[in-house]
Order: sequence, then structure tokens, then C-alpha cells
Amino acid sequence: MTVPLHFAVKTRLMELLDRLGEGAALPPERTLAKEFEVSRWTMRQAIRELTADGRLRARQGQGTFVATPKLIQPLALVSYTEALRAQGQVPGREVVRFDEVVADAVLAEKLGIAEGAPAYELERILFADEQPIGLETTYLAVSRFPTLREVLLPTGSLYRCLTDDLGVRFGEGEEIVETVMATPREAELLKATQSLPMLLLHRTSRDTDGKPIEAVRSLYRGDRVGFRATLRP
Amino acid sequence: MTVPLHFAVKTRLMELLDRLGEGAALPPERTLAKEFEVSRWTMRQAIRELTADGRLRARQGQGTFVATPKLIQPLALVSYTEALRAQGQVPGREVVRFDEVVADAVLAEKLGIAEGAPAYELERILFADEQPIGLETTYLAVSRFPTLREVLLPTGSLYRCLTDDLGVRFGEGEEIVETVMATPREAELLKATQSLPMLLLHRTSRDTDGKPIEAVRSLYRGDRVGFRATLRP
DNA sequence: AAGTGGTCTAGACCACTCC
DNA sequence: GAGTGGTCTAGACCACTTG
Repeated sequence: MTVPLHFAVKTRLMELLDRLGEGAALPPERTLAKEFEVSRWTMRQAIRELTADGRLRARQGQGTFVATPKLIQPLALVSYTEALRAQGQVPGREVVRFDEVVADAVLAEKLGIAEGAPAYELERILFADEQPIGLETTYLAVSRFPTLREVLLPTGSLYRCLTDDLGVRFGEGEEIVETVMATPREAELLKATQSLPMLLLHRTSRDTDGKPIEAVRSLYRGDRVGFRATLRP
Repeated sequence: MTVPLHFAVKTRLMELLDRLGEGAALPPERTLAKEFEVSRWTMRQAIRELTADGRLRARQGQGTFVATPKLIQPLALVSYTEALRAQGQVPGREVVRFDEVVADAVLAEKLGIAEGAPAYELERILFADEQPIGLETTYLAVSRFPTLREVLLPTGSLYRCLTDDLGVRFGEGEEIVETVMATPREAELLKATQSLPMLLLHRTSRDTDGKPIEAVRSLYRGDRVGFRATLRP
């Protein structure tokens, strides 16, 4: 056997998906396994890969469905709200946590504050058209934005608040992109099956004077989201 | 929601990895499964996630080992060769295919040529310190670079060849980043286990006059590589 | 030949959704 | 309660590497 069986199944399934339309329901796993004459484990392996690729969406208790194309987000210092609106999607946010933490050495260096100084930790779920697509944890120096708690609306845009209400002018930033597997907590918050590949982004951004603004850890559903970067030599 | 068993195993395994050093060998799956009192399937699920996260590397017939940290590559219009050297790694290339193909509508639009016009298809495996980390397929218009076959050395840098030998000046580009699962062929070329999450990049770049230079499809091992982008407002 | 990871089966039970 | 996807077991065989 050269090609693994589950991959041959994946290939045959893809043909089936092309015939079915977007949003169409796939037959149950057990039925498909019988039709393809493979075990349910093998069928699930094939379905699992197609799910990770963003071609299928499984919903427990309901069934498996043909997915819509991935959302492509800009990789730039722009507002999540405006970026989504530009693509005709309805943005949404839900605050999971808004605490103050003590900055450790790594965070303090990123925010340009002393180790042990207080920092906001703002964790939010990002939605597109009511569906959770990302989990964003933002760290900001309390000393720099002492009034943040008063001016930031729970469902408002953080970038708009920083620029319009607090006079921040974004300059340059750096972002590191990698793939990881979600933890059960993260998967639950994003209503994703466990063990789905995610896109993990680590961002630090500075204002036009070069002063640190924020450090951000963003986890996006790899099956639903991609990113677009503008390249320079 | 109770935590799946394989994830609890993953957490316990991570503690074990911290005690073992980089490059250390893990006990065999069957042994670990007995020690943790789980089935081999559950143990493999945990190992699979740690492998996808880049914490472990499995080698068939040999064993499973604690991995080294990911390589972070720049997301910019720069030479792969120089980017790798800047990080103290030894770059390498291997040409898999160097054909001429007929451009379909999508490719023709990207390259600024007529549909049906000939285009080079150059597929290469990218190595870092002798290990395959990426598979890059580059498309260029034959009409624009008629002498490419003569001036490009099999193990040479394409970017260096374009800039130094053919007088190309890179201007701006666009890159889309997403996660996918590798096909068996791709996994084999990258000497990766099948079904490992990969980073898929689609790049188009233009010269300083705005004329299209190349269209590139790059597939990088998600367990070994990450990317760094510079952000602007 | 022995030992390792890789694939696959058959079957069980759980968690969730909908009727 | 019925049907769906999600997790897990026990066991088998294959493919690869090393001695």
C-alpha cells in the first residue's frame, strides 16, 4: 500500500463535496464508512483532514456540512472591526476577561515598563457573522492608559478607542505567525473541535514615537481564517 | 466539559519533555501507553499534537525525540538564502521539477500574460541545516525571462539570479498565509509524517514599475517554521 | 531478526441535538 | 428516544531503521 487509505478516502470525499453545494449536509460518518468500505476510524481521519483544511464543518449532534471559503484578514496595524466590515462581514466581540496582572520580565520588556509593574490583560473572543473565529489577549501598560477601563466599551473597537479617545498614533509593529493546536479551553471558547490546527499570532506595536503600545497574543481558527500581508524588499 | 484523556496525557508528557533535554529520546509509544495506563491510540493522539506543536519529532524505525525551537523566517521580499544565513543556518535547495506549463486564467492574471501563454514551473525543496523545511513552487512568465534556464544554477538562489543576472528590482508583493494539511506527496518530499499541519503561503510580487515578477506557492512545515511580518498602519 | 513508529479494524460508550 | 459526532480500547499488521 503506497498511499494511506484515509487519504484515498479524502480524495474521493473531495469529489463528493464538489458535487454537493456550500452548506450541504454530508451523510453520517457511519454511512459513509460503509459506502466507502472502510472503518469509521479511517473515515474520521479523512473528515478530520478536510475539516482542518476548512472544507468541512462538523457539528456534534447535527452532522457534517460543506464549509464556506476562509476569511482573509489583513496582517497590518488596522482595526479588526473595519477590516471585517470591508469584507462585508459583521464584526463582533465578547470580553472574556479584563484584569490587571503583574508584568513578568518578557511582558515588561515588550511594553517598556518595569518588571512587576501592572498591565491590563484583556481577553476577547472575536466574531465574524456571529461565529467565533479568534481569541485575542491584549496586554497594555496601566501607567500609560490609566483611564482605559472608563473609555473602552465592552463591545467597542480597542483600536478605535486608542486612536480616537486616547490620542494614540500607531507607527510600526511586528507579528510572528505560526501554527499550533488549540488547548481544550481555547477550542471550547472558539466552539471548535479539539485538536484543530490554529494560527497563533504574537504582535507588538509601537506609536509614531517608537513607544510600545501593546503586546497581543491572537489565536485564530485555522479552518476559518487566513491572513494577507503586504511585502517589501 | 471534562478534559479529553489524550489532552491530560499531553499535559503530563509536556512535563516529561521539560525534564528531558532538547534532542533526547522519548520512551517508545507502547511503553508510555502502559506507564500512563492509556491505550496506544490515546498516547499517539497526545504525541501527535505535541508533534504538530513542534515539541516532538517522530522518526519511523528510530523513535520519538524532543524537538528544537521553530525557525522564524521573515515575511518579506528577501532571499531565502540570506534570510537563513542571517539566523546562522545553512540554506539548501533541491530542484524537484523545472517545467514549462500553459498558464490558466488565474495564473495568467497573476503574471500579467495571456491565458495559454507559457510559464515556468519551478518546484524546489528548501532545506535548513540539511533538513527539509519547505516546498516552493514558483511560476514565472517565459516571455519575460527567456534565458532563465541558462542562468539559474540548480542550487543557486532564484532571487539573487533575478536581481543580479537579470536586472530585476523587486518592488511590492502580497502574501496570503493559511494552514493546511499536507498531501502524502508533499509530506513525503518534506520527510514529514502525513497529516501534519503546514503553513501555506501564496505570493505574488511586482517590480518597482509594478510589473508582475512571480507567483509562488510555498508550503512550510508548521512544526518547524514560523514567520515574522513587519506591520504598518 | 528485533524494535520502532504508521495504519487500520471492530466495537464500545459518551455528549450533544432534535423530535 | 433516536441519531449524530467525539473519545477510547484492544489488537492486528505494515514500513522502516538498526544490528
